[in-house]
Amino acid sequence: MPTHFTGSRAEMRTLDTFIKLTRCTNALLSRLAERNTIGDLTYSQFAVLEALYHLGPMTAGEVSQKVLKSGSNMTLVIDNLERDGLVRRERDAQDRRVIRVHLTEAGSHKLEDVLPGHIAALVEELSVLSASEQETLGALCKKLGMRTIQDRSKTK
Amino acid sequence: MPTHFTGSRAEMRTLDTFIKLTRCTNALLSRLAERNTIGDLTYSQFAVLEALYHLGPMTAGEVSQKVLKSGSNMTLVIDNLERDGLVRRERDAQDRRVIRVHLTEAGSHKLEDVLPGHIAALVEELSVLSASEQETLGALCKKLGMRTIQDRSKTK
DNA sequence: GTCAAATAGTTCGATGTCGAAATATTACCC
DNA sequence: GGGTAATATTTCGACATCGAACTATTTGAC
Repeated sequence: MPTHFTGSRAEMRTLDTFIKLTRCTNALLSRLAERNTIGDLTYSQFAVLEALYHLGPMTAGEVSQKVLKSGSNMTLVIDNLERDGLVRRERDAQDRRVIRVHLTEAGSHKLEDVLPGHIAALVEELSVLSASEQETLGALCKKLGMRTIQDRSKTK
Repeated sequence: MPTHFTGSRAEMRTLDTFIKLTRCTNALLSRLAERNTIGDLTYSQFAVLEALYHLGPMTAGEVSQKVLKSGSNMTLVIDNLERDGLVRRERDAQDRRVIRVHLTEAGSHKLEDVLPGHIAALVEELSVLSASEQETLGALCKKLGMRTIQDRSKTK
């Protein structure tokens, strides 16, 4: 996009890398969306169901941490999942501030219905990269994603 | 998220790569958001202003293609930019279906205010990767992301 | 020339997303 | 034990995002 930007060599390289990274991620996600690999679920709903499926019942706050979204957002996503009968809320008896979110039978079945196809689609989409390319990409993304405030490593 | 998923070696590797890619992108974007590098603009608004700044006035449809968002979405983003006096719509005299979007003076100044800081922040964030690592990451992302375009042009 | 198809943009309804404020409950301190 | 701080969740307002339906305009076929 900033094809007409002019800057230092480092700036140009950084922008180029950033654009490719964000476009790649967007393209991959929209390709998966087009394939309709998760049925009538939204990606957010899928992420919540998957977390509950693999990790078991959790509080609303734990779900929001697992899927890296805000608490207020989780309220809505869980509302919609509950409306559709895929999860249920249960108030904790000991600490009545806490809501524990459970998968229903329908929720389990729904996830089991779509998960294999979703993974197959992912494998297919990423098959343009060889195994070692995937590992390299993963390692670089991890390095870039892990960066924290105190990471003052001035590598060039 | 699917930390407890068990599958074939290829499936595990694919999922691992996918998770790292999406988390890396999310982390990078939210770190930039935290830094407040684009002032009171939203990222969508920034993208539209940047496209207009570097490429000149465009129709609403062209803007939506440049920033890879839907037309209906562009209507809202441009509405808000127009409300804030950063762009203006001009109806084409020849073809009255067409709306051309122009940066205003205020819009240009706004972008010039935030762009250098935004680029500096990007350069700093990506500095955890060496120049050659950035190029490798860019190349892998391009390879993975390009597939969508090829597929679309084939199908369409 | 007229009417149907194509095109550009907007409107609408649903969902997602955030941060700030509100609510409810529990924990803590003296 | 009563008041305040901390914690968990929801509510609210704003913006983003999509696809489908709609409006206005132009183009094309006959």
